Amino acid sequence: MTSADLDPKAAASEGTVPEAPRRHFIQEIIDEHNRSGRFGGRVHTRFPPEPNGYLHIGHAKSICLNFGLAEEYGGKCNLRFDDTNPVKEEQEYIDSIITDVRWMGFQWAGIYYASDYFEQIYQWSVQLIKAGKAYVDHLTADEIREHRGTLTKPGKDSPYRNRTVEENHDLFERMKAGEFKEGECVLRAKIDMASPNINLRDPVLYRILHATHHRTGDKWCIYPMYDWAHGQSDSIEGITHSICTLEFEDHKPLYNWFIESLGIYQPVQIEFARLNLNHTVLSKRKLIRLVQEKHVRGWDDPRMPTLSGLRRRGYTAEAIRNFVEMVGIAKSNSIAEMAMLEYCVRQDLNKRAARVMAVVKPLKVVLTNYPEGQTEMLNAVNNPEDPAAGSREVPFSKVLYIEQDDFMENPPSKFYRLSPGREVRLRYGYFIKCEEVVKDAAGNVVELRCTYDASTKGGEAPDGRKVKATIHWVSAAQALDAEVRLYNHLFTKPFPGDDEGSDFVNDISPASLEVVTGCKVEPSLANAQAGTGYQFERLGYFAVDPDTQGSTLVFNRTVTLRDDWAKQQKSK
RNA sequence: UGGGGAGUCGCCAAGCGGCAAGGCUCCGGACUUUGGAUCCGGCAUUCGUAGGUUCGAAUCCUACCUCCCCAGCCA
Repeated sequence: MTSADLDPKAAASEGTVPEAPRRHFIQEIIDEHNRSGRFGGRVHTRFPPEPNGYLHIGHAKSICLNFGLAEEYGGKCNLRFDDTNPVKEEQEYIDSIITDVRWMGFQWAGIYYASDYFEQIYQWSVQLIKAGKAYVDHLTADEIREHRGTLTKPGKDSPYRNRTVEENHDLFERMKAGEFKEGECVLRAKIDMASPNINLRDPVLYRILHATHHRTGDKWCIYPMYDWAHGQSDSIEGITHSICTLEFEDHKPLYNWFIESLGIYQPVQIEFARLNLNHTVLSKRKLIRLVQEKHVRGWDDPRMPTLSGLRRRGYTAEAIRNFVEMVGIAKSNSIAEMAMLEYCVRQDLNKRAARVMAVVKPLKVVLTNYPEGQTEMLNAVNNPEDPAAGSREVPFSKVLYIEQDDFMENPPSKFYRLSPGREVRLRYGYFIKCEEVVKDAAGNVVELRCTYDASTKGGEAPDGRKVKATIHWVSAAQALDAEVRLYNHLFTKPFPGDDEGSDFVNDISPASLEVVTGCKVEPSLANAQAGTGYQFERLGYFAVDPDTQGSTLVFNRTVTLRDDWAKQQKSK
């Protein structure tokens, strides 16, 4: 027993007493509700995406928050599609969202659709009309805008604002029956055109859209606005904590007005700051442009910050969850650094990815003193971080490939890889020494002629001599060909489009994708399955792309390994 | 110049009147058959600014400054 066992303070200072996990403000609010019995101990959240695009890393924060809170408090979390705008929404998006939420590792209490509540919302509209709290307005969209006033000037009442209940009801029924064209009229709440909160200046409740809805078909030609559907959907589902982003903070008085006017169950709305990430874009409008204008291959292009893109690139759900945890939940607008996300994948993949040797840009090496035609199998560890991963055999022979970057004819002092006359270790193999450099007519190094030291098999020299570097390699005869896609930040600037008047697409990095063919990988990769992530020793983490067919292996670089040497070079 | 939010290290972020957590980045160093991993150490005498209250303030009060959101028949 040590003094730390006796003295709790000493123990704490040695880190032996784990600190309670930091709780964020939303957890504190829920704790308070549980103490006061506000919801009888219930915690029921929901993740409410609009199916008009693919989910991205920003959504992951909301997913982790909502589903995470439900798990933590033994509650429930619904997956609900806010599908109130048929012209922008599609089944493809619904499918992708379901796939992505599941991939993130969460289980919903149920899948719901705002469109399932259209009938109820319609009836509530009638209730509002009958209470004299809603009216049909025949002003045009432009006129409504003009009447709304400005941030500093109050709005003006619409001339249609004082229609009778009967007239409003009749008009609304005719809107529903399809007697009007799109834009001809709308249903508006009758609140206060002079409110300093613009959301309360008689917001539009229903608009006419002669569009086919992906779920309700042609049943409706009037569709509720988000504001008029969202809070009521939460109410219907018995949501306790309606968590949303900051911009909805001043919609809250409106939601409360609806709930109170209707006299229905009221959830509590809590706002938090959405996630922002540098060197990418996270707005749906911009992401959809990248796809439609073909700046990327699609929603799941590995350069995209979408969950499907990150997944294809080789990110794991756990890495993303850790990242979200690391970023935290707060109310101040912030922009996290991509470096933090990259740290999280490396941390996760370091534990789980099998190590393998692959040469992306091959340089031929001939071992002049190695027996012609001989092949031997060398034992290689699959994952030094995980003994259970075991080991494998890799073939070694007279002709090998090493990485072009691992050789320099005239190396600077800090370069300690291969160069003329210098000796390095081939990982799990032998020490080799560069004796001769072969060049083509243009002066490019095309081959190295080296000698190997048979006594150094496995990587240790019996005479105790050391080498400064260990490099990876692949035996030429058994090597598999591969295509490797190297990704870098999609945008050169940390804040794309930040320059005044500059379109963010102008900041797309020409180096965001480099496709390298003719790469050589070790034969153990022969049956690598799409989606599997590997560490290419000394290079980074790579995931097998679904484009892989037959014998053509295609890899996506998820992220490089941390590289002090590269960093040194860069800072020069 | 209305209303609603936010300002703590380069980036996130704790702190809730008792004397600035942690993580990422960065910089040193140890170790190393991945220049990986790991491990040590450094990195805010100061909390947007200025006053005030208090024995004591990032935390309370006052004023000011800066940033973000709102004028869709988008969500």
